[in-house]
Amino acid sequence: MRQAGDLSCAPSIDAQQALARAEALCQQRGARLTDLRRRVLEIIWSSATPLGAYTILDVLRDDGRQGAPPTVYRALDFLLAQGLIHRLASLNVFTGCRRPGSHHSGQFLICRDCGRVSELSNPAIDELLRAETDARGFEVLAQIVEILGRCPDCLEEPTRHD
Amino acid sequence: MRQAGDLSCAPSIDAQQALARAEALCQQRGARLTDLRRRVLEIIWSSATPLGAYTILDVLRDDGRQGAPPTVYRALDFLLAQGLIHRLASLNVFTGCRRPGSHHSGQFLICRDCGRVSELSNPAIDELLRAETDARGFEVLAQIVEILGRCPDCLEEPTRHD
DNA sequence: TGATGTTATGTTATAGAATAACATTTGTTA
DNA sequence: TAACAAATGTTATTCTATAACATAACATCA
Repeated sequence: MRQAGDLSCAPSIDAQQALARAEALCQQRGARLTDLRRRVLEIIWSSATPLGAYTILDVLRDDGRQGAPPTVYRALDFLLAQGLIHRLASLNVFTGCRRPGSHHSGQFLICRDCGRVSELSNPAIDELLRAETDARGFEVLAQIVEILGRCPDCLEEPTRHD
Repeated sequence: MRQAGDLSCAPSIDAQQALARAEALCQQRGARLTDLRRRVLEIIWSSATPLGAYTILDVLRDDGRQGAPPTVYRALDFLLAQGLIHRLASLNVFTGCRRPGSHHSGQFLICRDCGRVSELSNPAIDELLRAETDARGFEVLAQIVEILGRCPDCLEEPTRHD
């Protein structure tokens, strides 16, 4: 896949850094980042674009590992619970969290053309949503903000405008 | 299912009104609101909570109609294209649009306990998101804002707090 | 150390959501 | 009525996710 500029406003964190950070966080928390879970996190971080569960399963099998769908989904559930990855509901895919440690819902810009995802973190948006839910007496458990569109790089490439 | 207060800030629109409005809009546009499409819209509006495609299919079959998944999905695609319903990506369900006519993305509060959905329309949220995307040169094609939580009515019922 | 309980993973089967591909019917227009 | 376009019927398949139960790994303590 062609290269695209980094869509994230945060400094790019590569797989190595993400794994190290995950190790540290899990140790702090007494959560067990097992081989399988670490490998799934690594697979996710090694991809330029979010991955579906079955794609991750394929990679695990390429590793020579045994595995069925529950294998992957359980690892994903763990990583989600630890706030190490996000699930993009609009695409049924998973992407590494750029701000692990703070369990946040995140706000995402998803490019339809190159598939890359930018994770925003605009407190004003959170505050507005919070004001709306507070005013209604609605208790928030999870929050999904996903914007599908075309990133600046892909907008420059007319051939990709299908 | 137990009754819950209206979560929507807009006046409650019942199925009859929604159908009449859909008729008018489709006529204006030269879009064909066929028997099947009208019936699917009616099924959606007749439910207090959003419905999945296969639930709608079951109702169609109870009607004595023939049908397979594509039957439903094609009708849903039409209704989505006309802005008469919304799809909630986090639950894979469909709900009637309270503001048909203006093709908007909508913002939704979804109660985990009673399943009811409130459609917000806070321009400030849209503006903030727009500012973010504009600043990044990101072209928006679709926007998803869904908040999962517990509505005021369900918060009053401790037995439901599982 | 070994018994016990807990957590994680393996395994099989199935449920749930969505679409591909092609056939048939219905509606519209010439 | 012929011809075309739009809508629906039909069969099969793909993709996403979980249920249920078996086994293995790890931890704790007598």
